[in-house]
Amino acid sequence: MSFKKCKGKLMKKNSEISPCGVVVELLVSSPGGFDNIDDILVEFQPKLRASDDYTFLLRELGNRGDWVNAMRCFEFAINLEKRRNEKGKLASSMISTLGRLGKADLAKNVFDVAVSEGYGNTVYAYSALISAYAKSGCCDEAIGVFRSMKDSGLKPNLVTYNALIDACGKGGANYKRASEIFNDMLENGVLPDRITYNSLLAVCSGAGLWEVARSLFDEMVHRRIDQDIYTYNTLLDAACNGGHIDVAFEIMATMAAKSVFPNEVTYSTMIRGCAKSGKMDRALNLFNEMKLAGIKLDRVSYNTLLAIYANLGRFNEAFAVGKEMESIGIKKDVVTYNSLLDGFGKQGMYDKVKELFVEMKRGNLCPNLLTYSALISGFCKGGLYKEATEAYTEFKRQGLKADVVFYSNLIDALCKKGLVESCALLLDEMMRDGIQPNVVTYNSIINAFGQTETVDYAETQIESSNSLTYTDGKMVVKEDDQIIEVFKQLACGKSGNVKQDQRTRKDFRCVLGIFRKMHEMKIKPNVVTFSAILNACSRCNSFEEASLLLEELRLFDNQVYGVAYGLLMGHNEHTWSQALSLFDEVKRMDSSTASAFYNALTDMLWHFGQKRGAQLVVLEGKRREVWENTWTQSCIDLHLMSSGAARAMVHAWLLNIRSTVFEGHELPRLLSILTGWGKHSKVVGDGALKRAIEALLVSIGAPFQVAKCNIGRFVSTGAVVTAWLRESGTLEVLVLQDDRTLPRTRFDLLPNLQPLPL
DNA sequence: ATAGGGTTAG
Repeated sequence: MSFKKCKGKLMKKNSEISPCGVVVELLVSSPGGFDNIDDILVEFQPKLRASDDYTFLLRELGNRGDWVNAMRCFEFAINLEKRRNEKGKLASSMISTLGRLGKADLAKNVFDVAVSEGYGNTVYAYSALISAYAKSGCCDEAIGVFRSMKDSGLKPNLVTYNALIDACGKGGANYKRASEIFNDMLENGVLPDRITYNSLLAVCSGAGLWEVARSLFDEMVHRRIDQDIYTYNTLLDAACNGGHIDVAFEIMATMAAKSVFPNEVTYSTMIRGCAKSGKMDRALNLFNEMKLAGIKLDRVSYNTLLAIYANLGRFNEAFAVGKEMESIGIKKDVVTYNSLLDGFGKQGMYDKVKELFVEMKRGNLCPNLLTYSALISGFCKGGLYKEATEAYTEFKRQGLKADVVFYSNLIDALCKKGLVESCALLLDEMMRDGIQPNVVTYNSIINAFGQTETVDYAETQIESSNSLTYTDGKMVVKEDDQIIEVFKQLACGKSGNVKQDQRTRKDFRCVLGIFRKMHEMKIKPNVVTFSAILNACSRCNSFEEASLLLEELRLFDNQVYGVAYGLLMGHNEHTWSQALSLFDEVKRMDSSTASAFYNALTDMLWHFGQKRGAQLVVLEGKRREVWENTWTQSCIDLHLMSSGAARAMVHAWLLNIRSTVFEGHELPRLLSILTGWGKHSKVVGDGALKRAIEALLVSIGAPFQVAKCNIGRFVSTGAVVTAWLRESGTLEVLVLQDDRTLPRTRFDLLPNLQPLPL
């Protein structure tokens, strides 16, 4: 009999346990694997005849993650089997088992041997290898296999195409490639099915192509291809990734009517979507909903929830989730610890970070790239360069290799400390290491300009003597490792010995060098790049410096430049209509990207005295709901705004309630201005925004006071504010003016103007 | 052959 038919159940036949049952029982009773699988195989060899039996065994071993014994079993069976196509079946099965376990290299070895021995040249073997590469995110390799398959005269089938499209979605999704494969498939008369579309949807989700995903979904309906839970979950993921959380909720609500019921994957996708767009209450509501619907939380759901709390710094709740998870028998894993390490690191609780790292290792969990990345960038943020060096050295010792995210994260951490020069060094190092920086890497550095945090260098120096001894005495430091060099220098406080203005000038040159590199490397800038440039402008002390940056903006994107420059010089109708179409584009981004752009643009305008222009931008942002519920008659919420945007907004709000007063209406009894706790300040709890607003209120004589119970809130009564608004001088201080104005005609020439003439 | 979790810029 064949194993295939008993599907892992113990079966008795003629009061004797079948071969299937025996081996399955052996598998079950040796969860740690076998030392003597060869003996068992020899013993059972007479009973295991068909290659189907061995295939079943391979799959069972694969399900247990035991690829070592699976390989032995495969070798054993392949030597026994004489028929070529049976050998071929075994090979395909082995390749797919290895592929599922992420062992693409081993799969390739098996494949190569099978081909050279003359039994591997089958569609199944090729498809299995493509799928193995897909799982490991090796799209190029998968396509290479596909080509050689065609070259050797084999015809790809539906499974081959589906696996190949799947490969395009992993490791930097590439929709262009996927659609080329899709077309190739159609041309070769292979009809796409549900899985083809599901895989295409996954590519869209990974590539951030929400509109395309939606039209593919419609196409599916049109072609009468059923949608299953994979389809919906992938579609929801695409919507969430595109920042369309409301649309995602709408789609989720339609699922039940199609008899596709949300499962734990649906919920964790949605929860992550909510969390990503800052809607924590909705995220937590979904967890309750999930429990009410009787859907059990699994490992991923728990880790998702825990990560949300850890990221918010709500550690008691994070630990409670961890406890609950362990109480139902799911042990904390590397993902759990990475979230915790990252959360504590972000809050500057480094003792806790160290403690957790020890605990993690005690639990026999193996730290990975992300673990070390969280540790190292966390320590850097706190100026703990000795610890950062230690963690980095250990990381190297484990044989782990840095990637672009690792470097970007580290560069960002150093940039936030104002160490722009060190970052430029690391940028060179990563390129020498064969890692290509991406737009995120560059944006971090641009954004760093002028953000020089005040670092106490004296203190750093004292500490450095210890760390140097430590570094020299105890560690094996590779001479040419730039990261260690940078940490060493930082620990010595070398970069802090230059004077502030000298350093700013150096930083400025570094940033200009970054732009040059971006052009050389053909890195496409994005909205964040534009926001970063505008923010850098706001930190320039002179118009001349800012004009150099704006020139870079012009080279990147003439439209954004036209708007920024036009508003800076005193806008007119032409600039404004350009601005409106730019705002239309920005509105398509997710909400935090959009608000960051408005914040940056307004800050820049305010900084250079174009206050009326700043206010126009802010009011347009309000109209388009860039910031959530900005104002009512009684309350204005500024906590998502930059200081320039917030100040422009306060003027607009006061003017608004002033007209209420002059129309003869009464103001609410209590008026509040919320500044939050300084979301835009670098130090938690340091209310840069609050201070800016306080200064503004004082300067215009607005009668507001800090609330007793909330230091982030200014309050006043309707009566007091009414009296002040009625004073003769009030209107004048409220109405904003631009320092520069341009004639309101002939402005179609504007975009062709040269950079700021000053 | 298909779905969700931990990392980067604002």
